[in-house]
Amino acid sequence: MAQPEWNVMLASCPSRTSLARIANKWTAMIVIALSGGPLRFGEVRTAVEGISGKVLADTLRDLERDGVVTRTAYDEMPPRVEYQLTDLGRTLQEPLAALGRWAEQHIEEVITARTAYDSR
Amino acid sequence: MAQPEWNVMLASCPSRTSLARIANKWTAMIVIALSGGPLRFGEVRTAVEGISGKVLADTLRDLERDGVVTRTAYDEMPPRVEYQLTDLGRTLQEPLAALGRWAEQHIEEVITARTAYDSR
DNA sequence: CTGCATCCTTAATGATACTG
DNA sequence: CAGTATCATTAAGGATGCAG
Repeated sequence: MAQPEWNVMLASCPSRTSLARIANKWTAMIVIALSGGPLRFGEVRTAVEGISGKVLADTLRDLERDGVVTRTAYDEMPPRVEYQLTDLGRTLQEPLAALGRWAEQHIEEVITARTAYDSR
Repeated sequence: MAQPEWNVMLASCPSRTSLARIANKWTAMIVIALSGGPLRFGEVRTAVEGISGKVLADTLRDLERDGVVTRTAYDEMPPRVEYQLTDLGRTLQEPLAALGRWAEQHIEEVITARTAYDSR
């Protein structure tokens, strides 16, 4: 049998929407950034270098909606908003950190393969 | 320190491109589908239900370029093309399967959180 | 018929400006 | 500071066509 037992690949399977949410580069980097503890909006933006404010705000809202992060707004001046992983979000740390480690450990092979592919 | 030791999140870090490639729903599902052994184009398309031919062809080409899958075209009639994971691709199986398991195991919580968020 | 390439539509992302 | 709104840009996605 070529397929695993689970059915995430079926279009009808609702866990596909869940996979689509976490199998996403911004989600991965944001969760990894929040793994060390709560961060404010601007701190996440700094940690996940290169993300635009709009995309960060959108992604954080989606993650909050899905119960992965909590958003705490302090009514101060200047305003302060902190994001942190929920219990559910913490269960994502390990799988996503593993992906991050893969990216680090195998980047050389990927670049080598890419170069070989392009020069032909 | 709030950040992990590695620097995947820095825009300047090249492993980000590698993370972006694998942190993607189609990539995840294709690699998972190929985990059981080589499949032909149409079989992958059936396994990863809902993907269009173009997107599948594009994604497979990118994965081939990055050294994650091999593409073998047999000069037959009707045409046959088989895709299979490389050694590098097999190192991706575990991390991506873990993501798939997460999606399956926590989909209920995600849906609950989403419903709660929407009704307020 | 299978595997794709081409075209075109739509959704995601980015830059900028502005408010509480 | 932490957003939101608007617009410009780009990438993802789907429909169709064509060669092997």
